[in-house]
Amino acid sequence: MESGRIFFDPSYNGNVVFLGNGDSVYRGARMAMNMEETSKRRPFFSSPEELYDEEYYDEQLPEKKRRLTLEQVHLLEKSFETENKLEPDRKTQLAKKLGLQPRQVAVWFQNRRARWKTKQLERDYDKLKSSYDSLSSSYDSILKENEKLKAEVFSLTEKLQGKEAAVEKSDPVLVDAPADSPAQLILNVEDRLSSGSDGSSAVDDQEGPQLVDSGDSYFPNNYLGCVAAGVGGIQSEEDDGSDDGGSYLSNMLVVAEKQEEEEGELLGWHIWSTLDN
DNA sequence: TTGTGTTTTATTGCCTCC
DNA sequence: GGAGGCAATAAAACACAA
Repeated sequence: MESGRIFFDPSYNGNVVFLGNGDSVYRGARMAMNMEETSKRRPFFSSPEELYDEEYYDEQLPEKKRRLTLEQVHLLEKSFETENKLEPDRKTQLAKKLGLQPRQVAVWFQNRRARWKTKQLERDYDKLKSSYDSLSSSYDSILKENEKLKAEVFSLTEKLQGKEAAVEKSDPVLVDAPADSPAQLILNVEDRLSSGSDGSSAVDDQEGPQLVDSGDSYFPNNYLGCVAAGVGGIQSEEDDGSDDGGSYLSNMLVVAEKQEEEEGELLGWHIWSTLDN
């Protein structure tokens, strides 16, 4: 506390008021003048009427910090709910009504705003945290789903490669096909399917006719290239009997089908990029 | 009763606005 | 330059466990 000119102001709750170097007249520190007198302190939560009791102040001064009564706080709270800023008129009226100094009312509002701000920060923090937790958990489940799909693609790819080897062994025509042309492999299979060749073929038995259509190839060249290069397992999804109903891969095929009509060029890329992610 | 943590009241210094 | 708001802080009052 800084030093300054001390005087007694009976209207200020009987406190000693200090005229210091503050920004305004009542911006001073209260001084505890004679601590012995504090033993005669007035009880807390005294009524506003008591606060105006001059006889009381004559005997009890100086005072220490004093809490407001429940009624005073209640009224201040109600006023704060209406408007948390205090215009001069309202401040004066409230002060009169409560038997307080306008400065006390202003200070109460200031402290109340600070408390409100703290609570608000806590609320905001809680909101952000629960939002983060929720996002974090969906992110985790998406990651898991991604891993699962990758594993699925891997196993289907392996199966397809096994079938390719089987077809090569049983069909000499395919042996003559260029080794770097997996698309040719599938086209040959398609031919076999459409010509009604022996139904003992593994492909014929298990591949869904909805994907390897009879007649002209279902797949555009680029798409076939992609499939033969490793994603062809799409067809084999049903091999496992795993019926995820409307599965990710099946849905993709629907998308692919639509896109094929529009621009076959992009199809392969689409499938690849979707699977890769 | 006492030590300790929390809440409330009040002050101080700085800043912005008019 | 005065008035008022805000952040930081002090200090009294209060709550509560040991």
